[in-house]
Amino acid sequence: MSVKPARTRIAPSPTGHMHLGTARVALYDYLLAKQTGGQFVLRIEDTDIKRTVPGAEQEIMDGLRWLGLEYDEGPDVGGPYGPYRQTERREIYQSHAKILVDKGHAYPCFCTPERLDKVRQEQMKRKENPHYDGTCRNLDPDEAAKRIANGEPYTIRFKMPKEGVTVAHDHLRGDITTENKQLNDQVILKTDGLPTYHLAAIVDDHEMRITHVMRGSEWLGTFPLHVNIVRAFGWDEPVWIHLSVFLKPSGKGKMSKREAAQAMKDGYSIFIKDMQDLGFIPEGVLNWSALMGWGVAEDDVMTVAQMVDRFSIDSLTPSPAAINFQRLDHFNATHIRLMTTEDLAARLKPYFTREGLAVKDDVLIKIIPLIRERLTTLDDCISFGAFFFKDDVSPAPEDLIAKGLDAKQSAEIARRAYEILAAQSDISHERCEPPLRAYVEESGFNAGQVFGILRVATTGQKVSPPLFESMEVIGRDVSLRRVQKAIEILETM
RNA sequence: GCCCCCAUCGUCUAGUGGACUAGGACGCAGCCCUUUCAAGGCUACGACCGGGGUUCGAAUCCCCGUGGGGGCACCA
Repeated sequence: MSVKPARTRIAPSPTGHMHLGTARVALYDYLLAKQTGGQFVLRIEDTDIKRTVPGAEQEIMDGLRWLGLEYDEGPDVGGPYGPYRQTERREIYQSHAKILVDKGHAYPCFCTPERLDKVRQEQMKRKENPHYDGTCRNLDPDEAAKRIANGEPYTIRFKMPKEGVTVAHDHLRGDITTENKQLNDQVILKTDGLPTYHLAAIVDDHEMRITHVMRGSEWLGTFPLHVNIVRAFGWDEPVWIHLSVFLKPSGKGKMSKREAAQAMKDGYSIFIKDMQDLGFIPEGVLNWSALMGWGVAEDDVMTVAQMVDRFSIDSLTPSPAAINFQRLDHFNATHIRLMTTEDLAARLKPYFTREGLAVKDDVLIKIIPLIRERLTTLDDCISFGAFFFKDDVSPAPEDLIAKGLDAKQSAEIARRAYEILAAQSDISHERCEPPLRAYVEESGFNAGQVFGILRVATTGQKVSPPLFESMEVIGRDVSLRRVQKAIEILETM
């Protein structure tokens, strides 16, 4: 079966941090493009200069690359349909706005923001729908031209049909019918000469040969406007796919600032940059977000390559999805376990370094099998493995006392363990475990007590990777030194 | 207020008129394994929003409620 290559685009505005919603749409765009042998395009929608924040565009590009969603065309890689930044396409929009005016589908409007605001407030007072009152809709063209020539500021508004209905087709919801009288004459070109989203996106999607437009369902409200603009130009429509929105974990409403702050307190975030810092991996984030809005029957642990194979716009779901961070943990941990030792080592290294630990590569490789299945996020490596890279550990004295025993008994155990370990020619776990177990048998203490003291002594913590394997990595000298120190602590208690 | 969209376990979802005793995953609970914490294995709990139709037959189609979400800017 041969399919037509799809051209898809992610079109974020650089107005803040790149978030999960953008990542998911980008993923679907990427999957469709790759599956069909088409292209995935990045377009920056920066037409609102006031809201543009410095660095946001870079964060989007970095975020996409971190996720592994390499775009085929974009501001920093170029492409045949550039430029890919809307502020650099000003003339294109202006000429297209003129086409619409000439065809009678749009008109200049001289209403001031102040007047518009007043009209809106009066309408609300009268319990009417806020809408443009049409003052400039039927202005005499000659008069309009004269006012423009006089330098009067103006916008261009799209002339919506007054009667009948607009039927717009969404791939997930079917035909959506809206009465035209509900529609408004929206501004498509602003006083500053830049377009609003409505014009810019439609023109660019056409100029850039986009075949499938995937976007959030918050665009459903202006969907009829958009198809009217496309039709006014006489262009073919792309396949429109309005994706479900993400709801906050409670399922009650969209993620808010407040909610985002709460997530951060719990060690989660909806911002891609944060997720990286928190130790989430692209595989986990992608797999997790892919499944919110895409119905996969079974085997839902997938690599991106597998997603490319299995993806279908037909199996996307239209209903809103509540964010579930516990599921993110699950997918993140699962993909960590799927990684090769070398790959995981390379990805863990920065997290150790970030903590100021001097990482020895040979040690790092050795500890991977010990900590891998204990990691939910990459930065968990600190709590499980920092002691491997420290000269010394500082166990809490009370932790050195085994359950049900006192300091004196614990010190006795530590001394015997020291002797046993010191008597071994090497500290491999094969060599050390049998005599220590024998000691457990003959001493009458239980394994938890004996090994617990050793664990705290050698790792400095009550929860750690497997004891004997850990000591083997730490080495004979360091292990003995740490046990010796524990004995001293216990003897002074 | 008006418009639009959505509706299966707590959550993400499978299901496209009979194969449904409604499947999977996360979480949760229990058990096994076990030197800690995990991982792994097994088991349990757990849903078709309500009411009307259509049909021999409805989770699946239609209508009306209800609930939830989104939108009504010279923002995207």
